[in-house]
Amino acid sequence: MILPEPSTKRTWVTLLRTHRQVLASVEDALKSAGLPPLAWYDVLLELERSKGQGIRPFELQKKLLLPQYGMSRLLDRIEKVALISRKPCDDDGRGQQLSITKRGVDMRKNMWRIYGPAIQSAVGEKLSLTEGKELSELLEKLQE
Amino acid sequence: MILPEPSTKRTWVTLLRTHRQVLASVEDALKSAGLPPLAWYDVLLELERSKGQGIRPFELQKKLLLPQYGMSRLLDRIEKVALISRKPCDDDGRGQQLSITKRGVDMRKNMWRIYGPAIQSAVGEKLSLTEGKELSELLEKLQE
DNA sequence: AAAGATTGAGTCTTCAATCTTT
DNA sequence: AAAGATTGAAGACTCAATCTTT
Repeated sequence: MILPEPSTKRTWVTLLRTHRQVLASVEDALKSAGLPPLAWYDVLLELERSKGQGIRPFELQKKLLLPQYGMSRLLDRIEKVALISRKPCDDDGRGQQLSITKRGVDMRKNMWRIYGPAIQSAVGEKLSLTEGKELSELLEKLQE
Repeated sequence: MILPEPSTKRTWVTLLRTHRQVLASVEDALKSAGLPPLAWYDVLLELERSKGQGIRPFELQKKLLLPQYGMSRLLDRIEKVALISRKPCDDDGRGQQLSITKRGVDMRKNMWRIYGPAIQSAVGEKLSLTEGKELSELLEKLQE
């Protein structure tokens, strides 16, 4: 049985705690402003980026690392308030083409007004990125 | 409005993705082995560490960054299968003293047999911690 | 009133099964 | 059969209100 070294354990524990704390502060900021949760932002942003092409649910799943049923229900909620729309796919009868509505674009912008500064205060202000390696670079190693 | 710099955004996005991916692989390992989720491990470990003293729910909440009601319901589930026990507090009628049972100790050990190697393969093997700064050190800055 | 803890109701997530199209 | 997507039922989380003790 291969156990983790102390430094690995420390990294893991800190990853969990940091994520929990930072995410909570960002989600709180959105909630306090009466805005939807972060997951909605991710969806809206991806749809905005793929404007024209018409992205499909299974592509979003892969990008956002969500299970199929999770994406299905997330889209349900976002569609219900008319921030996105679902149309049947032309070339594939199983699928849908997702698109963002005008209201969706506005919502994403409104969210960013809160979201952006929240990231800045929870992450940006805490880091002196110039000295030495970048944190994001190190974190990316965990994705390989 | 103070927006985040590109490097801050990259760090944030990578923190989210890395956490999601690594946590999923560890939780999957536990589930595949028919073991309880990670949150249970944290509770069992803290109770084991505080053995003798008798820790209280509100202390656990602070350590594990959970809301009060979240802790209450988590303890309900763990108690239901007799891995911990709750007794009324001697000196404070509002509170409880938590303790881990023999079964709880066994369970924590069993979980570690899966959990430990899972951390090692998801984190330990991906990092070359010797070169330059440690990742956990950088992540800790986000908690200040 | 504040601190510690719980709870009903509503929302979200998860599991497993399902359905349709490829 | 595999891929894309959905759904009922069960479990977990959240909000707000509650209860007891300090």
